[in-house]
Amino acid sequence: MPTRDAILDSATRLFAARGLDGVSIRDICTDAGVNVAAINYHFKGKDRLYEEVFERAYRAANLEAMPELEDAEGDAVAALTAWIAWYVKRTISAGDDTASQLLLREAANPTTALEGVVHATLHPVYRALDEIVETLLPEGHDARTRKVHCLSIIGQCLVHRVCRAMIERLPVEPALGVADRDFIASVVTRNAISGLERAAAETRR
Amino acid sequence: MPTRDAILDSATRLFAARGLDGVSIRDICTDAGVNVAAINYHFKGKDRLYEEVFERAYRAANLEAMPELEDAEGDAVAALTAWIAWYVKRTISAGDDTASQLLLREAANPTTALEGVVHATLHPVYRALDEIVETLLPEGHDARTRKVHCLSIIGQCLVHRVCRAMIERLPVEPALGVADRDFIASVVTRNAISGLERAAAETRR
DNA sequence: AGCGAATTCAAGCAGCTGTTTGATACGATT
DNA sequence: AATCGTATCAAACAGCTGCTTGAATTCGCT
Repeated sequence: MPTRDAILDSATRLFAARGLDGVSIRDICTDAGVNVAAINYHFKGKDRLYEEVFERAYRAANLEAMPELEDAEGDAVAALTAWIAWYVKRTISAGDDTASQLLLREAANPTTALEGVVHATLHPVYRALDEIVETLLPEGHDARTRKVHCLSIIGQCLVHRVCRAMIERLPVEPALGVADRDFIASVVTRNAISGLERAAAETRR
Repeated sequence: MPTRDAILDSATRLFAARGLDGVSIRDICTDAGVNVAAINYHFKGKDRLYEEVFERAYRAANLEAMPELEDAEGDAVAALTAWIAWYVKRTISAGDDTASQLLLREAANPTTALEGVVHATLHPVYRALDEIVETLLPEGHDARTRKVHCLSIIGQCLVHRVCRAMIERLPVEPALGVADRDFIASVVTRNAISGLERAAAETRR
């Protein structure tokens, strides 16, 4: 279905760049070189098209699989290092940025499509981190502690993408880019591990 | 000017809830109980109204001043603790959330109003953190290290607000709320301080 | 009370929105 | 070659968009 795919491609690019309300179906159809009625024929309306665009974009972005988390049993520190490196890499992306851009829009303006993506795509990623963090905390720690630590790690990675618009406008040198991904990952890893170690020490006491 | 203020109040609430494109000037005027022409009379159009709403909302939200950063000279750790506690408190707010909601929309969809708010409001907040972090890092550290550490701290706080839509949909207990602000601040502080100490130790070596 | 400026108002503008329609073209199966 | 379901098309639909107009009203001032 060349028409259907052309619509999906154009819609993905335009929705990511200008948002659901910022793009008309005529914009999409002109860009895709198809008739306006095609959207209501192949999909069932603009909203349904957006849902499919969002889910498809995020599923595609997650095809680059997570590092095998079985490592966590052997060396949890190595597993955490690998997870953070992977997450920073996927967050501070050099090329295709549409998936994270769409997700950022969902953060500010959640639609019905968000629920499905969270369960299908975001939750497994979180779970992988959660299991690693669990082994790094002492036994008997409470769930709240673990959750805050997981979100702290995620936050340190995401801030570079989520706050990009603000950071770019901040007169602070140097500008951080894809070349700094390894460095950022190392700092986040060090913050996370030293923080977890100290949390473990305080709990034990 | 009761009409002008009524428009600003309604517009602030509606723009925060549904975004610039999600609200029509008729929505605002109906809510404010004024004529549609009032917006173009008192402001010069919808876009100009939005700019004023955004700048005003963020200026108002920052009236609760930052903790005095002069403390940084004496006890940098205490200053950092105070800064993080303040920032977490302002990020995970119990009541009025319009300012951060508007800023989150700007992150996903920057407008011309963002530049001004970053310089007038966000930059001073960043600078205060930056100066504290500077004293906690060894002399001669490079600017990139300091920037990443600052953003890591900010990210750990912001994630709870920015990713709220996703976190709420994540089947992970317990749900974190305003009651957990102190705990979150303590974890972030511990992560930050232990990470900075370790970074300092590695640089010295 | 009377004047002039500031403000409010109902009505209407052209342009865009998502969606529908009925006709037309296509492409495989009989 | 006739048939049928699929796909594409131009045209039009009603409703909403931001904004303007010109008249009516209100207000502060002398």
